[in-house]
Amino acid sequence: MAKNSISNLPGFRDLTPDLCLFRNYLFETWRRVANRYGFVEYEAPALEPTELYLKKSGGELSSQLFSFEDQGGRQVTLRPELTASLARMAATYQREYPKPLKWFEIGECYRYESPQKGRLRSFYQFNADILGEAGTGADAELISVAIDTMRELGFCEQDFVVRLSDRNAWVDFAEANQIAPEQLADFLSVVDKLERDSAEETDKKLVPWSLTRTDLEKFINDPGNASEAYQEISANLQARGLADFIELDLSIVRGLAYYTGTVFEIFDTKKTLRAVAGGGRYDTLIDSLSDGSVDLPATGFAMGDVVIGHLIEQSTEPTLRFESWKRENRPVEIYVVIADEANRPQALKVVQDLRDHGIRVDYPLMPAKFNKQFKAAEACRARFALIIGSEFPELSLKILAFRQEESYHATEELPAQLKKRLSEPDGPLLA
RNA sequence: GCGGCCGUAGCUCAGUUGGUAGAGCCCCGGAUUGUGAUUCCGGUUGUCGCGGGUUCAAGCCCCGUCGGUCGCCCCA
Repeated sequence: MAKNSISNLPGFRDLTPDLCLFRNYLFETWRRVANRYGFVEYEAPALEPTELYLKKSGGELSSQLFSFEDQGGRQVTLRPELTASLARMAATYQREYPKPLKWFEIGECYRYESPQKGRLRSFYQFNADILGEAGTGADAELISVAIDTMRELGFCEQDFVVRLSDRNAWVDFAEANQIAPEQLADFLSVVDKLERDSAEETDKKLVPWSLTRTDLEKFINDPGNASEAYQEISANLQARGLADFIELDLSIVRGLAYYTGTVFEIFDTKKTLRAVAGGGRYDTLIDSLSDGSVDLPATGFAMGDVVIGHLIEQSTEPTLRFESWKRENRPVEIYVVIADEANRPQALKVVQDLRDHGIRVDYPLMPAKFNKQFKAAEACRARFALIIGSEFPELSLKILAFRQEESYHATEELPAQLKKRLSEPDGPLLA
């Protein structure tokens, strides 16, 4: 704001402690769900050779890369996504691991785009992929991870929907309508924009193939056009009790070229935001990025932190979940109040003992007035205040939320006693 | 790359027909030398985004520019 101060770059966020806490909550949830499904975490470099991203994607995307030349004259790029690096790593190291690989990564990505709601220039992505399994069991497993991630965050059937589709259905459609294979990408981009374009616009684009919007809509609205893969995935999710979360939607084809079969996107039911997550099968990407040396079928999905952040913010249950997580992970469990400065050495010893036992403890670094110390305890959202004063070794533990005090003694047992106390509820529930 | 809206204190904003700046919150201190949610008192903070123009006089009017935001394009 001030003229001479340097501010953050557009689309880059300063994560103050509050925001960082939310990020950590997301990361922890993503990681927990992935681990629950037997996925292992890996990490690729954030900076990659530029050609990794130019090899497979079109010219349009290269203008949205954060690219530069390093001091050694190499053309390098900050990763705009995680999949290309995964494919590179998989091609390099896959022989060391039994198949299928179930790998996930959480990393920051960078795209030079104009920032707007739900889209920034730097953001975090949760990416889960299954490599080396071509069957629909892998796709179903992956979609299940996506659904459970949403459930774990506090969302239910009423809140979101997985719109599931299969590009192969459109391959069949193209064949039946004499669309040449080399025109498929162009045709799919018309399908992709169906929802956003006007009827006239779509009809105009379809003229080369002698089709109309109505033809496409008819195809999309006929459940009979669902592919065999869709049926299998649907049955798989049905068996898990998760079928209610998915919905056949052939209008979903996803933007880019590398998808080869099943594709899906997660939306909030009211569709107030852009897609929360998306993914699909990309059976030829690794082969193509490794110049044919490694051929691994693959399926994966990604969820960014920005859109899901908005969705959590505007949803009741997910917000409550986050609040409850914050209570369980409060930064300070016990604030030590030094009532009498003469006892500061004893207090420091208690503080250290508690910390040695893994209890999160804070205390006034310098002499401070008594009520000031309680305000500090309140400010750091401590659960208990341990008062150390002239009656030492007698101590008083104040349960801050209930304004009640309990008596303790500074013995070797104290840390264990307080640890136990921390595992118990604050106090008696009022009838 | 294109368009709508907005730029005044760290944050949210007010500022009359033009007369050289205000509130609330936050932060710090005190009332309160052994008890934190309320209350009261005091304190810090601005080239009014930047540049030019009109005027005796511009936060206010005009032009330009930069930044933010929302949308279009795009969305790995």
